Amino acid sequence: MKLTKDRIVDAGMAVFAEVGYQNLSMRQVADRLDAHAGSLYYHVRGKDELLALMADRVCRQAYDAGTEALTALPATATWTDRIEAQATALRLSIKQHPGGAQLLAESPGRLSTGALSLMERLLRTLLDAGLPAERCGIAADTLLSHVTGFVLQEQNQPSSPPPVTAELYADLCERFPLVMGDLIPRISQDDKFTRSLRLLCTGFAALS
Amino acid sequence: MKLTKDRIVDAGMAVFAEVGYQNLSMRQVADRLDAHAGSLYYHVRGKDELLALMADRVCRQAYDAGTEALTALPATATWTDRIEAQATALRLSIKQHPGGAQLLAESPGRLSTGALSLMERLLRTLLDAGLPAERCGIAADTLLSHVTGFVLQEQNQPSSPPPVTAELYADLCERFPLVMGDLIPRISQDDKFTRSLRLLCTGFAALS
DNA sequence: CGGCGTTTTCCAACACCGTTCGAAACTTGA
DNA sequence: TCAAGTTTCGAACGGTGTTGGAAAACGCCG
Repeated sequence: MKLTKDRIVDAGMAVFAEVGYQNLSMRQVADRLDAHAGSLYYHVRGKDELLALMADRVCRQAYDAGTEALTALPATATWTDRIEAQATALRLSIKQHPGGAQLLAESPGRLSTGALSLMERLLRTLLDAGLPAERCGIAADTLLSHVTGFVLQEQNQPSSPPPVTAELYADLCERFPLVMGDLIPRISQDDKFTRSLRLLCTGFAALS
Repeated sequence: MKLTKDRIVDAGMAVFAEVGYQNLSMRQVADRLDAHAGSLYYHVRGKDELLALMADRVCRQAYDAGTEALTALPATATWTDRIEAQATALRLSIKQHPGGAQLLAESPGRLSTGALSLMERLLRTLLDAGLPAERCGIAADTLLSHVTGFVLQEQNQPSSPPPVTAELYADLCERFPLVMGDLIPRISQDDKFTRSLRLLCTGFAALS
């Protein structure tokens, strides 16, 4: 079958979902298409462009997931709920691929139409909420970079934390009492995410 | 001269500052030490460990810069000012190296003593400010991931934006009127950063 | 149908990467 | 001085992104 930009991005997304961002290679993408690696370069300028296209697709998926989440919201939902729905949809879309946050982080996001769609809808939500227009830009920007930053640190947490000896543990407790103490609650990442979102939203509202 | 873990990290930081995160290779680090690449592996388990050590060093530099900024603060400074000082010190430290945000983002930050120092001081600042203890953990976490997320998108913005044709520009304005419109003020990244920080801090305060 | 120009694919190669391993070189203690 | 241990070398392996010329497939016109 003929090679196409779209088919290459499709294969790229498939390989991406399987092996993750770090191990994605042109040769694997080509293999999935029964083609040779060099052939990809006729349709794509390089790996960077392929990654950018894939990042755009992730944004598009997140946008679609966001519209679905928004329509499922009851009519009594506040604007905070609407922001929260969009942000969690974006987070889940990124988390579908291992290292997805790195993909979004390393490709310049400003010129992708998918990222622009996300931004546009966020701005509209904030504007409709009655927030002062001159602050909506910063608010939406902060929101987006916060979500990517959050998922980034979420995906990079080692699945199996390295073993700490009792001696080292005691040393850590002494040097970092607040961090090691019970100040940081052992809540789930989901809870932490929604709480940080509410934090942001109340900040937006308080500045009005 | 003899090879050491510290000297290797030093050389890594130097190469890092020159060529950036993407192009940092073991061979270049070895060249700077007049050694061969394989020799590094006697002192370092692999590139991952070297990157982790470098990330820790960046955090340590950011911590030191933060203490300096804090002591320079007048006695009348509010807790928001103290948070702002630490966050901007961290941001500037990361920005000293091209791709520094990626370095911090891709190395699991929880087990680095440098990162723990930053976290600990943030927690203490928030606690001393009188914020409810159970929210300080999330607040500090949000703060850290926000800073890395911000610098990440800041460093990945293409230095020379790709040329947009008039036709494409019109299309973008039609599809994304809010984004393309004057809603997003053309303020500097510095302003955007401090404003987003104030946003977060007012969110922290409002939840008390 | 034959021929031709264009588009697309192959294939081999290049330079670089992280990493490994056995053999050397060096250092240290007896 | 010898032997043991520590550190470095140097070559190699398999992998990567990327390139460019040869070869194939395609569409089109006579």
